[in-house]
Amino acid sequence: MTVTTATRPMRADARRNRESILAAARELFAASRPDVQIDDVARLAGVGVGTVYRHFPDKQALMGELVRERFVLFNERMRTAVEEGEDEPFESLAEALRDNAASVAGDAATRFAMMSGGERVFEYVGEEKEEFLRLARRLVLRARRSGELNPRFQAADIPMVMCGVCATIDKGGWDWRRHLDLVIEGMRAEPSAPPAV
Amino acid sequence: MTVTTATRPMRADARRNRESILAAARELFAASRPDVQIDDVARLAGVGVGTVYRHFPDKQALMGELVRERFVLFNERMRTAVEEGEDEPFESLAEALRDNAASVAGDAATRFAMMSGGERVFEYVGEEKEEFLRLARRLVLRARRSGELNPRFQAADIPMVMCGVCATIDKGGWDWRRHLDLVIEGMRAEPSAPPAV
DNA sequence: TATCATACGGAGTTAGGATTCCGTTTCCGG
DNA sequence: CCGGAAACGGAATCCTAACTCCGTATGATA
Repeated sequence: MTVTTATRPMRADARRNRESILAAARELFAASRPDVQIDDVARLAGVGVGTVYRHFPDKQALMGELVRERFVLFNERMRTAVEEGEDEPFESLAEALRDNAASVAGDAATRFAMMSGGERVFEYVGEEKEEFLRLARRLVLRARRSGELNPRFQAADIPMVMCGVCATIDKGGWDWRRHLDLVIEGMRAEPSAPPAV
Repeated sequence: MTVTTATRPMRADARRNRESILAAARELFAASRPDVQIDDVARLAGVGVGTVYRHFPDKQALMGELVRERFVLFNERMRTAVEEGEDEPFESLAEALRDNAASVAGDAATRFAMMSGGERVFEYVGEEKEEFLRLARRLVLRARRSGELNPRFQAADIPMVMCGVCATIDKGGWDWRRHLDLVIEGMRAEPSAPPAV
């Protein structure tokens, strides 16, 4: 149960600064590796380091929030797939994966968290991560029933695969779409099992 | 062309120490993440830090040597596959990949180099890396000719895939063999193309 | 075994960054 | 328009490693 700290209002400037900080962090993490420095975030956000620390206890927390926001996007995409992919179960799953990978391609913070980032970062994403897995399970189940998905593939494999693709993106110089396509090919049911349409 | 610095002899104790250092580094990197410290390596090797730096200009160089040695093992395995897998082209390639992945599972230094590690580390592996790609090309070509390999799969995809699996291993908590199997499944030729045996 | 080029040890230096501290400034309710 | 709680700014502090330096020890050669 995530504590929904019922902090009342929040001064206007504070709210504004919090947003600036997140925006700056997003921008810096978008291109660079996770070695973005708090001082840079502060500068770009137009605030002092102290202010960053007022809003986020430490760097991990800041990254955590970025990751959480990313997961919100993931989940929106997954939900769309659930709602609109009834007639193409496998393809809708695959497309959701492709889109999410593309989305993470511009977000080093999330990539880092997904790979080497300690569990710490994910502490701030608990709820969204759960929801993600829930949606993943639905998509996987449906695709499996359609007979197009390799029955051994599990919803929990999705984060693992995403982690792998993240590494590829991070390293740069490779065509990660190729990597993802390969994996998606591997997810397909073997021809032996005729689709039970 | 790697410079084969024709340094003559090398004092006996020096040679011995160099080995101790490498052994210690291997041991420490085997379990831990790449945050192993030079001081720890020195202590375990029973030498002073200065000695480590006498043998390796910097940390990258030390890791580089570890990676190089790992690649030598990779190559031995690949060579075996080339020599003994004539009748099972696809399987021999797949098995070589599995074995190499297992081998890298106990070597954080190489994992690191393969993923986030800067190019620096690979500077020391030039020759072995070339050889690796050469062997990979042979295996891929042969498997492709047999019709069992997806014709779109290229030898250069192997490092990419390995990188992905490394990330999975590194993150821990996942069954990377599963990941690799998935990828290998994706490498298989689609049923449409009947094996041209 | 004397000589000295090689090697060694490890305290000390340096540098990059995260995090803290506290005097000052800015909101907001009354 | 006031008082004080809530926020700010950013210089200073602390830490964590990598790496350097130089006096000492040791293997190899004549």
